[in-house]
Amino acid sequence: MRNGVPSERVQSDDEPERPARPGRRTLSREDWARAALEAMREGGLGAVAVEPLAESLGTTKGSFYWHFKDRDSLIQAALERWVAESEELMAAAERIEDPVERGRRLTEYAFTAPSGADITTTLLIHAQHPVVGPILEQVTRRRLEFGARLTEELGLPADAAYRHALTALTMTVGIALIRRGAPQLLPQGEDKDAYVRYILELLGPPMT
Amino acid sequence: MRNGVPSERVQSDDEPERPARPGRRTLSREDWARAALEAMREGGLGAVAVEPLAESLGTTKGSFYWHFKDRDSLIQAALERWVAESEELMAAAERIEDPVERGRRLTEYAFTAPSGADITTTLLIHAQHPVVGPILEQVTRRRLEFGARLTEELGLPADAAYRHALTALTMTVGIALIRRGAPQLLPQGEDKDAYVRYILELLGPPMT
DNA sequence: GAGCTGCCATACGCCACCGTACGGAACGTC
DNA sequence: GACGTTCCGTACGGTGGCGTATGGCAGCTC
Repeated sequence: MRNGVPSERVQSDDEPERPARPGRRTLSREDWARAALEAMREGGLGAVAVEPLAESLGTTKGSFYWHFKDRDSLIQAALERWVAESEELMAAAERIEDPVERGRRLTEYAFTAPSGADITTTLLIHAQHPVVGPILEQVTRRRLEFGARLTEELGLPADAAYRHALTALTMTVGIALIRRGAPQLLPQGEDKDAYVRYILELLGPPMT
Repeated sequence: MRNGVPSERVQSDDEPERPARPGRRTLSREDWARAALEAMREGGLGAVAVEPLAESLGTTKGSFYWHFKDRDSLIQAALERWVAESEELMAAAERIEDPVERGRRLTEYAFTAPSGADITTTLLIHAQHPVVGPILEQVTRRRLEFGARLTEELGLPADAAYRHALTALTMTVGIALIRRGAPQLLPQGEDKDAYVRYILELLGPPMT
């Protein structure tokens, strides 16, 4: 029965997770969400387009509109995956005992991770989008609180800790944007290592 | 005589500059470029669209394609205005004698100027565009060299000065992006002043 | 093996925008 | 007052994307 309003079939959790076998016959909602998130990493929100995605998945719009109500709900699903990833990252960081080492590792990761590893920058660009905006704010708030809490463990008062976390976020976002748009301007090779050390020193042991 | 290839009528400099009188009958190439730059400040590169711009100028595409070959050449013209603005800004900074005061003023401006005052962030987002990329790189290089030179006058060696200038750029870009996308996360009111002072301290007297 | 259901293919209408073709008004020039 | 030039209005075709409508196949069920 084809119901005119596709009612956005919600995937039950006990549905068998389909392995990525190339000869598979049908796609799942998660396949689409994964592909959308991937496209977003590489080409921004504009790359989350139904028809091109369908083509890259070797299927057609018919599949998409079976699993999703519209493009926005695909974006939503992709971002929910991202939220989960973000939570996992923080949980992993939590497992590092020494707060100093923790801060160092986080900073280093932020400035050496492959471009597109985190889409915060991309999302900030499209923060006006009704789906993107709220999720972005939620995630960013949690990260800032997380960062501020880590910094407080280093002995800073709350307001300074928040400023420090905000500065780290700002630098991360700025670097990511420059790396995307004008990587020639950033130090390469040996200079890059020196630059990362410099950043670590700038953000690392906050005295203020 | 309508020449099929409009040959991109180049405006001679002695052409009388048209005042912004509302009852004017014809638009100039500069009117279009101005409007395009303005649209870019507010809505990014995507807002530089011929038909909407025509509407906001109270005219039609007929006018546009008289003055310009295509959309890209409009973007080019708008960005050339921006290059000139950037040069003026640096020249104005040059006129401040005291290098310390100069750095302070520049930093303060970067973090308090109205959102959209500088479109570097917007352009970084669209750096893949064949017209945007080269101009952006040119301007940014000049700014970094300028910043590095100023910092050298404060007594830093060349490599440290470049790192410092790059950090300032990164922070500027990052703050601008966050201000556009999630201004709630940035300190407001009194906290904002404290934050600006904090940034000034972070970037201000470079000791490294 | 008929039917039912889940999933997909295809064709369509719609919209926003780009660029072109061409007609025509306004204005100066002789 | 005819004529040329400058500038604009408008209609058109093309492209790329969204969302809908509808048909159909494959696999299961009985």
